Amino acid sequence: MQKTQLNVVTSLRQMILEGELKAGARLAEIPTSEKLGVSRTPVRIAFRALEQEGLLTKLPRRGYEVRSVSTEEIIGAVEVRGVLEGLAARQAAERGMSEDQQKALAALLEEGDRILAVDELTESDLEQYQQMNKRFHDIVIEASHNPAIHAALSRNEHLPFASASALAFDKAHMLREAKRFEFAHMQHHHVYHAIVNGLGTRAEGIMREHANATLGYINSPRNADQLTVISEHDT
Amino acid sequence: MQKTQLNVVTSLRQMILEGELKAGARLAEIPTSEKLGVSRTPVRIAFRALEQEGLLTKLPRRGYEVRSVSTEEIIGAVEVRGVLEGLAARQAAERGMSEDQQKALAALLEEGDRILAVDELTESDLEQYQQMNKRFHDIVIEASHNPAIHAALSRNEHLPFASASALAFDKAHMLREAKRFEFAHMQHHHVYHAIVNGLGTRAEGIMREHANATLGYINSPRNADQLTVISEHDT
DNA sequence: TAATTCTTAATTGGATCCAATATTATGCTT
DNA sequence: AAGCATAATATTGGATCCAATTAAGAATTA
Repeated sequence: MQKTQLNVVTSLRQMILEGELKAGARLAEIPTSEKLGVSRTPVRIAFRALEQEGLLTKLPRRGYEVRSVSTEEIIGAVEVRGVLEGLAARQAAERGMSEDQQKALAALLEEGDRILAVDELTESDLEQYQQMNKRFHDIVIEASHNPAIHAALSRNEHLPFASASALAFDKAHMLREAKRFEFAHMQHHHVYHAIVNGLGTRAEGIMREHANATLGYINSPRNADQLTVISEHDT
Repeated sequence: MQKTQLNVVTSLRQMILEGELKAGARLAEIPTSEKLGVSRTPVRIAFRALEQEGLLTKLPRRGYEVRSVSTEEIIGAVEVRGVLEGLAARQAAERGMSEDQQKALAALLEEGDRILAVDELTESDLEQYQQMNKRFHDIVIEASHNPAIHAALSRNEHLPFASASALAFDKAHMLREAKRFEFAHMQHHHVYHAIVNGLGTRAEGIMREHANATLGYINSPRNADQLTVISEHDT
């Protein structure tokens, strides 16, 4: 099968995200095209796309290099995610979700409950949880009926996972910090509750906190309890 | 001079934004390359870039077409701008601006005061004001020290100005609604005040309101007065 | 030995060519 | 006349070619 353009982008991206191409590595069109067994044209296009995604930087007349993403930058990207998904959650609450979306979110919450019910999380549980997590967020964004949110996020899609500063994102660490998943998942429940009850401002607030949780900067358990209490008393 | 790649993108973009290429117009590589006097290669790259910007959509095997941007979409884009610039203003307040940035903002505020002091705004005043406005916002974003904000906004850079639904953006209307500029400029003053005094939450809130003002959805004058009063009493 | 100049080579951007594919138009058949 | 099949055409994606630019290295000179 002939390698198509999209494949070139995705395989290069994978190589970067999995650390096969380390930060600072230099990439030129001809060597890369030979390595991938395609011509220069699709490689050129892929380089531009990856530059757009923030994974490569152009060195004029000296090719591209894999960007080293600083910790600050990743934090910044997550903060951006936070306000954008906060907006999404608020608008989803204000505009209301479809039956399908509501059901899908409920199912994902159950799935998360089930995954987290086991005594000790395996790496495969982690994988499953992360997929569930992504779908949950995607549905909230979709339910916002605001395509500009998705567009704005696309730029930050892969940046936080760049290999350079893996930060709290590598699996070993994630497993160690498994308890935080319970907190994050509880936030999912609360976001869901807020959205289906039309509590836009709260949905936004929780979602913004939730973004920070991904970074490992979570609030104290005390705050978590408070959140639960407040949630029981309202509507 | 040979037309370079960037020129192809910018001239196509200009044609779209100025309405020379209307929404729904179909574009193919070969006719476009002939029209612009370049080969297909830069046109192909330009099409992809403009698709990324949301100005073109791809019709598989039938070329591209100029996207018709709905009013809802523009509103969505402005809302996204609002939360992102709100984040920028908050972080600028929290992290503090450099001397240069602070001086630059102050100068822009004065420039705006001067422009708005005249009895009746001309079109050239409008032009000047908008340039000032853009620089003001750019500096706030820069002062956030969060490059992810700029990256996320780049996607929405031109969308609100797409010719299809000019909305409140055409000059005639803008001139008619000139009073709103005074309100918007007052918000600039308040944002500046909040940032230099480290009032992050307020800076964020005003900036988010401010985005709506661009759309013509401003709060009542009563609210504007209140804002002023609060601003006098604090710090 | 260090600096400067000149040459070489690497690299990209644009143009053109070729192949694959899907749409559209045309003509034939019922 | 309408529908279907087939042919022609439009269109893109990938490969290769050519030219322009500049970075890097070598050689020469002070």
